[in-house]
Amino acid sequence: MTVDLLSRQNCSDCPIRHRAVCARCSPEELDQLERLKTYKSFKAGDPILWRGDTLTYVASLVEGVATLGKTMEDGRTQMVGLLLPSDFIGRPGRSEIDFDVVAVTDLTLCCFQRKPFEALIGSTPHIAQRLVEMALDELDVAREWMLLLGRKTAREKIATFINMLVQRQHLSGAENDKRALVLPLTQEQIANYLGLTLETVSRQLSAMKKEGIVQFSDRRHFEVVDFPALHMATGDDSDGGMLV
Amino acid sequence: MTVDLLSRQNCSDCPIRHRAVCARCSPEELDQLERLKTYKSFKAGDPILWRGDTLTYVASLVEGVATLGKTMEDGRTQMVGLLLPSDFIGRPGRSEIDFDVVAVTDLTLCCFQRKPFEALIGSTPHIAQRLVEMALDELDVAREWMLLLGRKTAREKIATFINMLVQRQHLSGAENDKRALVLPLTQEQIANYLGLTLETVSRQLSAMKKEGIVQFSDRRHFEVVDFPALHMATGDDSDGGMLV
DNA sequence: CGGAGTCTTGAAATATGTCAACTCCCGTGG
DNA sequence: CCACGGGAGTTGACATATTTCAAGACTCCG
Repeated sequence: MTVDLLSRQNCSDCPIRHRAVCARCSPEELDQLERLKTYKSFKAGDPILWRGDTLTYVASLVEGVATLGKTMEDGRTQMVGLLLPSDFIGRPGRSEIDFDVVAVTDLTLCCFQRKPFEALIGSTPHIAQRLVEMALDELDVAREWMLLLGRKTAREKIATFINMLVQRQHLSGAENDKRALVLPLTQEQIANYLGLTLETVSRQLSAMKKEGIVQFSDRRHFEVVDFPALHMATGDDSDGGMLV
Repeated sequence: MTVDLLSRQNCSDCPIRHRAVCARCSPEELDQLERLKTYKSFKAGDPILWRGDTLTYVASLVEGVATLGKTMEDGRTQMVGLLLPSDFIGRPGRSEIDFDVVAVTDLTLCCFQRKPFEALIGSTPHIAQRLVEMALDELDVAREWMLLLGRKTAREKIATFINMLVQRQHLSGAENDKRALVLPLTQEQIANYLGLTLETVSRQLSAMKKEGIVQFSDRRHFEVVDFPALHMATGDDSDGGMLV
């Protein structure tokens, strides 16, 4: 982990300004946060927090990708969350963390010491509200994932995963071609996210390439060629989500 | 659904007084809630809310058991939550619900019209705090369940489920013999909770009876005979949780 | 007493996991 | 610059846990 003193930037230029925990802050509130914040960088593969760690700071993910994961004693692991830019680490009123947080790409955090941050929450309803809202969104996502893990087939899981990537990357206002998408995880990581083995992930992805649903330019970059087929494959909607 | 005007009871006598959303309320705050509340009863099998419904009221579960479930278009269903007494229905700032809520036993709700309740939250930090705390607990539970659904074997799932029942029933201060436990769900419902088929649930339960881990007096009542073996079977802990 | 819902048990089918070998990259260090 | 090495991905053959299909037994309630 590196404390990156140089790139200290102004909140108003921040790429996640309008989506992160500070989304609804007024300029004055932003000033207060600005005084508290520190940037930290991690390299791909670095552990950020271990299960059971005491949270000395909380943070917004500014850039990069991280995962939340749980591991059983015999090594089986299940990811329980995927953090993309603007996502938050740390919970109101919680000092401990119940899963591992790992950087999967190089990444930058916008960190706040937990104690002063919590003090600030008391006086800044905009932050408190946003924090609750974000936690509830996570709960919805977790429950949707429970349906996926418990009931979907391998193919449906992969399709749902890709669909989720599409939606989250569009949402975050990817400026470039709508179709150019990043696959931030290795197939092993995808497997851990979907409750599969890496071989099954490979086979299903190969099948979807062969069927012309998705197309890869290289290992980490792809586009969706056939959206109706993709949506159909998620199992979410029998008619493939077509409105017409 | 029946509005049960007769059993309107005093909050101070309420069986879930110290665990529900009102747990930390002062006597004055309780008065305000008392004026707002209405009891409603549902019969086993009654739907309480459908996915997509607008929440016109929020509620605490006083008595009985309910499930939160999601169903796919082809009928596959996955439970995403189990509501026991003191659990809450409805979320701060959310007007819609994204899963079905169904009574699995006869049950009683302590209901509040959503709008006045939300107004009350603004002026009653004790309720707001408790609500957030309960939502975060649900998030933790959901993530623990993701590990179960994605990575555990059928036997581990069953053992974990029973273990969860034990803990939640003890927690709620079951006055009677610590070992007398209620199984509030049919095997089909358990299957939907664990991402299994009802046949698999039956087979695994039979096996655990045969092994002398649990013992049933009738369909709905059992006790755990061999706690170490049960805990061992959950897969959570290689040493069976023995402290010695 | 009947009947429906619940549970049990067996046999067969299958999706996914396991094991293993091989290829393809890509970055590193000589 | 090339060779090397290791991580990542692919693919096949085989194993197996769980599902599926099916039949029957139990039990509770009207």
